[in-house]
Order: sequence, then structure tokens, then C-alpha cells
Amino acid sequence: MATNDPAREGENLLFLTDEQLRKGIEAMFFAYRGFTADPDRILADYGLGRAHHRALHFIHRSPGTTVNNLLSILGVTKQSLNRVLRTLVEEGLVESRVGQRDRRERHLRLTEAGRTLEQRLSDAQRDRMRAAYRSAGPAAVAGFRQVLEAMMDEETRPSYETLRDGGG
Amino acid sequence: MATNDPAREGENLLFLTDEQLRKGIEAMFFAYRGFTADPDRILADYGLGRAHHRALHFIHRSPGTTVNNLLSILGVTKQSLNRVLRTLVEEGLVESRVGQRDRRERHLRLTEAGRTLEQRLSDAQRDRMRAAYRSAGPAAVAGFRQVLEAMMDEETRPSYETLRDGGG
DNA sequence: TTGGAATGTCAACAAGGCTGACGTATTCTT
DNA sequence: AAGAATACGTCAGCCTTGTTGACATTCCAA
Repeated sequence: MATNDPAREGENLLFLTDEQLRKGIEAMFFAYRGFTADPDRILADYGLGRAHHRALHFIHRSPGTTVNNLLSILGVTKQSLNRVLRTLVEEGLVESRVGQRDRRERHLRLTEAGRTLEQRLSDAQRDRMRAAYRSAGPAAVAGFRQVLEAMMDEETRPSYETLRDGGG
Repeated sequence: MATNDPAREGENLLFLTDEQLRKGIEAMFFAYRGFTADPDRILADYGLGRAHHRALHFIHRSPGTTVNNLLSILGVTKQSLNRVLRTLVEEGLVESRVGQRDRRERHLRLTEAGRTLEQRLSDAQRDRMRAAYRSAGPAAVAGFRQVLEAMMDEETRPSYETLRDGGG
């Protein structure tokens, strides 16, 4: 174990020990499970899955976004996303409009029902996040965000920083 | 948007606004993707998936752990875990020994090859975690961990706090 | 000896990833 | 105007990883 290797002293600033890193890795695993648990339960009632939640979330966040844009944010294939979007449109949760400037594009929006479901889902997820934030305090939250941002892929960070706005 | 609703003043301590919470939710999503990206690439070379990685990780962490114990940590069905374990045993990465005290139990250990792969995987994951920790600094790391721990389910937190030690 | 616990296994199914191929508008480029 | 490129949809098939349900085996304990 490199943990007790005195040769790497300069690097072993307490919070960089293998043990600390392992704890962080496990914390991510367990926390992510908690993070998705509440929405998953709600989605099950609708016969939908986590993939639908992600689509709803980002369409809600960027109304009028195009399929291609959503594709690059979610990082899945168009076939995969299409299956999800088809269901959402069929269920009357999402509306797909032909673009005005470029008629090849489809602009996506939540319907009233879609907004309602999205609200339920994000309320559940926010409740947990809020509770975690509250119990940890503002300083911890800042650190939390800093570490998460540093953990993203370089290419995905732009998607996070500023999601492209959908035309309309 | 409830964000600017002055009626909820007591609760709107800046870091609890809907906008802040949404950012946190998205940060979790994107960061988790980065978090798993490196191991996933390695696993693909071996024809293995993320489920195998999780099993390897926790077997490495608690050598001699039982199937049942692993089951409760991973939170999947025995059929699901069994499929994963069978592959790992077949590939010579994990060894399953009949328990001595209770011969119904199977105690799991990594083989030499298993240790090698686990090392490769966790090195990749730790590298990213280390980079994130380093760029964020010790205070941020403490906050990161605090928030993650608060975000876990009550029932899963014990698994995180102290993983049961495998006998044998 | 018998009930229950721990484990393994078979079968079937679903979600949600993937690749490849193809079709159809539409727009851009030459 | 013709052809290339783009945006999107769709069909078909495959994989991983989760789920249920049913059932066999082995072994511990009452």
C-alpha cells in the first residue's frame, strides 16, 4: 500500500491518502444511490425510468432545446434518446416543434403535464439535496460543488457551466 | 420561480435557493459520469462492466466477505450479483471459499489477477479523485464528504461508515 | 428429523445503453 | 441546379444489469 510510503511525503497531505480517496470514492457511490432513489420511486409509478427523468430535467432547464443539443448534454446515442423522447411525447409530457429558422431541427418543450411531473421529481430530489445542504452548511456546500466540478470531464464541464439556450 | 419569492426568506440562505439546488443536482450528474468514465474504459477491455467493478472494489476492501454481506452493501438481488460473481470466478479474478464456521457461506477473495485489475481500476479512479481533491483543497474536500454523507439513505450510511469485516 | 437459512441456478423479462444501416427533410456549398 | 452535409427518425439486433418467480441443494439448529 502506497499509503505509508514515506517517499511520497510531499503528496501525502492528509486528505490525499489512499484511505481518504477510497472513502471519497465510496461516498460518491452511496450518495449517488441516495440521490436517485426518490425520483426513481416516483418514476416507477409512471412506468418511466431514470433516462426519462434526465430528459425532463434538461428540457425543463432549457425550453426549446434541440434534440442534438440534448444529445450532447446527455452523452447518449440518438437512438437511445429517441426511444426516451418518443415515450415522453406519446405520454403527452413533452412537445416537439419543428424549428422556425431551421426546419430540420425539433425544439423540445414540456407540456403542462410534463411540467407537473418534472416538478414532482425535482421537488423530491431537491428536498434531499436541501436537507443535505442544510445539515452540512454553506461552507461545506461550496466545497462540495468545487470538488464535483473538478471531477467532471473537461468536455462535459461546458455543458454544466452554461447550458446552451434553445432558440424558439 | 420560487427562487425570488420573498415569503420564504428564512429558508433562502443563498445556498438553499432553487437555482443553487439545481446546480448541485446537475453537478452530481455530470461528476458521477466523470467519476465512472476511466474505470469503464478499462473494464471494456476485459469485457466487464461497472457491476463487476463494484464487486471487485468491495471484495478488495473486505477480503473474506460473504455473498450475503456483499448483497446488502451493493443493494442488488442475489441473482444479479450471482451473475457478476460467476463471471469473476470464471475469469479467475475472484476466489470463493466455503466458510469454515458456517459451510453454507461463501467467503470471497481477490486472486492475484483480481488484485491486479482492482488496482488498475482504483488507480484510475483515485487519480481523478486526487486531481479533484488537489485542485479544490482540503477544506473543500471536507465539505464534499459532509454533503455526500448527508445525502445517503439512512439505511445505507452504516454500510459506508464501517463495512463489516469478513471473517475467515 | 424437520424447518429454515444461505446459496445456487434456470427462465423470463425490462430498461436503457450500444452499433449499423437506411430514409427523409432540409439546408448549405459549390 | 446538383450534390454534400446536417438533423432527425426508425428498424433491427446485441449487451449489461437490474428485476421476479420457482425450485434444488446444503447445512445448521431446534
